[in-house]
Amino acid sequence: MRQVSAVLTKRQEAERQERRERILTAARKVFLKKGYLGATIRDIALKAELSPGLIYHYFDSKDGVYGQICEEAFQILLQTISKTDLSDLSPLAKLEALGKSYINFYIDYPEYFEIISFKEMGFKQVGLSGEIKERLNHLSVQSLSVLNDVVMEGVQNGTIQNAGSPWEISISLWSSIEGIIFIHKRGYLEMFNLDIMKLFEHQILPIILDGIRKK
Amino acid sequence: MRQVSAVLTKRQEAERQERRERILTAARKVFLKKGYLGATIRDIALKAELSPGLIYHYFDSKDGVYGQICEEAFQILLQTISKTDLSDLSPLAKLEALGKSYINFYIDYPEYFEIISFKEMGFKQVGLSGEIKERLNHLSVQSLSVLNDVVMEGVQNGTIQNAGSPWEISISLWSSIEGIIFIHKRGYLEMFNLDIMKLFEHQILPIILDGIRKK
Amino acid sequence: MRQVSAVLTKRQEAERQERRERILTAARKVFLKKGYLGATIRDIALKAELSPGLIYHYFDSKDGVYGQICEEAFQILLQTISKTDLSDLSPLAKLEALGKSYINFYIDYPEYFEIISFKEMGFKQVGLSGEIKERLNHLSVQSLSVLNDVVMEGVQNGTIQNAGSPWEISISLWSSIEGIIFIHKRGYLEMFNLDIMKLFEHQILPIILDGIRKK
Amino acid sequence: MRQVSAVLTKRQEAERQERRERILTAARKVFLKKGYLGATIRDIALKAELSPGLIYHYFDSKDGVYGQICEEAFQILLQTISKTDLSDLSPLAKLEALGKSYINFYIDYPEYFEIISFKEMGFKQVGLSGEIKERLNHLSVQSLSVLNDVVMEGVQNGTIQNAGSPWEISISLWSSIEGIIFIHKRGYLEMFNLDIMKLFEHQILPIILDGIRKK
DNA sequence: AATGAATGAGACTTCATTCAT
DNA sequence: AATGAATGAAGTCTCATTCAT
Repeated sequence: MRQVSAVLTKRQEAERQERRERILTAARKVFLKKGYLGATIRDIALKAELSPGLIYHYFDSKDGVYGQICEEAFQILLQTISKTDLSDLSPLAKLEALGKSYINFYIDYPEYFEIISFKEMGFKQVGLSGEIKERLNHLSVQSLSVLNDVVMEGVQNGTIQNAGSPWEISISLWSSIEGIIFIHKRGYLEMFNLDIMKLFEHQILPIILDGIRKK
Repeated sequence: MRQVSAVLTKRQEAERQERRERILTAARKVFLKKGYLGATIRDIALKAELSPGLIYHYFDSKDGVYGQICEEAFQILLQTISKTDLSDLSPLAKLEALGKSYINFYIDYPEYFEIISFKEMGFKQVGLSGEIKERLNHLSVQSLSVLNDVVMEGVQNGTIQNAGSPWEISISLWSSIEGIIFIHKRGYLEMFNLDIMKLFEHQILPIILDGIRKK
Repeated sequence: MRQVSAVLTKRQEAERQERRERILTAARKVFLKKGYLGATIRDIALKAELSPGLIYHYFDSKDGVYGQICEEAFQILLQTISKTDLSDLSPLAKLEALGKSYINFYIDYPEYFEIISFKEMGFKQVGLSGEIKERLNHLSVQSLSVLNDVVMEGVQNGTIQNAGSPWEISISLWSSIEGIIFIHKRGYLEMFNLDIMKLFEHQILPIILDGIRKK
Repeated sequence: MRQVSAVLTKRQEAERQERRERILTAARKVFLKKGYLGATIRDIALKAELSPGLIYHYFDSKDGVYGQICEEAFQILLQTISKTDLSDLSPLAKLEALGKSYINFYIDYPEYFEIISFKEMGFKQVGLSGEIKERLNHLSVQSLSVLNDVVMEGVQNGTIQNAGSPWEISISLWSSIEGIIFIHKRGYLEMFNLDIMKLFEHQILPIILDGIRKK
């Protein structure tokens, strides 16, 4: 009996995981579309094609589902960034690579990106656990640090000018990326038939890099 | 009777307007703090120090209150931008003036700014009238046009390089502004004790302008 | 406006109190009949002839309603006991008076009595605030103390025999009262056409008092 | 095949019975701790270390489990009482023996005792079958009859005074037992370090018996 | 006009029970 | 037989909105 149970457990465990994933997939879309408060468990259940009650077999609560999605968003972003191979690149080239990684994350995982962006606008409003918010904060600072390290490297090896503090330069760079994503998100690039990555690569990045390059 | 009524009406009309304003002031704060769904009519009534029922004497619905606030946000933004005196300025200087105007709007009217930014994140979530969303879209394009006109002027008088379309340049500029606001909104400038306007003026703007200036 | 409000407040305050009372009256009956978990807000609302939601204008939660009823039960029991005039009575007569008071409380306020009796059987099961349970405990010990004081008085003035500790005597007395109430509650006295007070007064009490009287 | 089946059946029957018992044991504890409504099938399944669904192979419903436990409670109480050897005892001694039996049942089978006591407090609340309640009633009257028979025997042989009806005497006696159990159940005997059986035997019983003994 | 009591729809969540495996 | 996934009804509670006063 125990053995049967154990055997079953294996397959069932997979199915259980699959089901969890199905719920999360539905939840990601629904949360993205309607926001945390606007999304209802029923919405998620409908999209996942199962009954609302079942969600509670897989998650503690609505917050639990949202929390899990945030968790995943963290992981994916971190992976995406850490996967970026920066070795053998000049500081300026590293900045370019990092910027493009971030934009790729935005393009590939729009739902996750949105979740992470929500930070202030979403989390403070929502009664979500401060813990998750704390992680988001930490993550942001962490990402910024990566950027800043590269800037400092450039300043030291003389490829990046040291007018202004490294932080200012890093933030300017980050800001330009968030800015273009912001514009894209609102649909203005589509409107003019512009590709976000190309625009970034050929228009914005050259300007920024040129601006911070030591002459 | 009529006359008395008319006299009263005059004062009452003023009082009525005052009440409306009181409700809106409260609503702005509450909506900003809690978001559209998180805010309740009761929250607004409490902050305005009047009864929930009374709000329905002045507005059709919760949506109506929110819509009115959006309306005002449009107006203020338009006023702020159109108030900017661009005459006698070179195209590049005009761009600087416009950018600073926009950032000033963000600083002076954070609630309104937020409302306008919400467009996608807020409106799609909320079951708000598509009409309002349409107006927001229109407004954005309008603002972008102002920017674009200046860019084109610069291209024509030879102060702005014509690599890339004017739209691309305008969007890049806009993006840099939205980007720095985004960063500020999330608190990272405070974190490093940076002033948004100074950062924009002395760090970001020079880079951008330098990048698009014809050499 | 403020004045009008103040005037209204007075009448409305009365009506509000009346409504609260109406809810509590309904709740007492429903809780008594179905128990804490068995009773639903809807049951209470139906009995009070109003909508379920309205109950939340007057009470925080289901627990809040139950807590208020407990509160009242405390008050009434304490009043009933403290109203009993024990002056100029011999210790044995005091015991009789106290016992009859308690039984009267049971007869006059069966709902409240039940609530108080629930202590262990009801409260531990239910997820009710430990605070209320604490108060019940305190109350019981307090009541027992009153009894015990009288017993000690009797022992000292030589009317009550001192075989066994005073506590044992007090508890025996209390137990006899709870016992007869228990029997009554289950309907066995009705079954034999017996009156609880008469049975206590003429059958049980004489036996007990005779048993503890010093010979 | 049949034979194998028959053989299996035999063992399986035993296993089935064992499972049933396992469920009931778990259920008793859970019901006692959380009450009928507070207890969930899942609670019971967890305590029995099997799946919720399986319970429905052995019982019709939650009510069915509870009903079975009541059934057992009846049986045990009846057995306990009928096992009491009353032969060769004087009526007064019989009363003592019966009382002690009942208290022993309370001590030895607290869960069952609780179930039986619940009658009003538990059953009316719960939507349980009136049939079970009827049986409880019947049982109580039956027990009372046993008591009454002894009292009548005592009255007839002149050892018990005939002031008041035999019923009154029986009920008084029963009441004193229920009373002391009530007190014990609420923890007041522990509080004073009193042993229920000793208190009954040496304090309460003597008083009662003395009170009803013919002088 | 103004209040706040009142309602009803709907949200989250739990749980007895059923069912596919 | 056994599991635990799945459902649906029901419960508590919230809140936009209406309405009597």
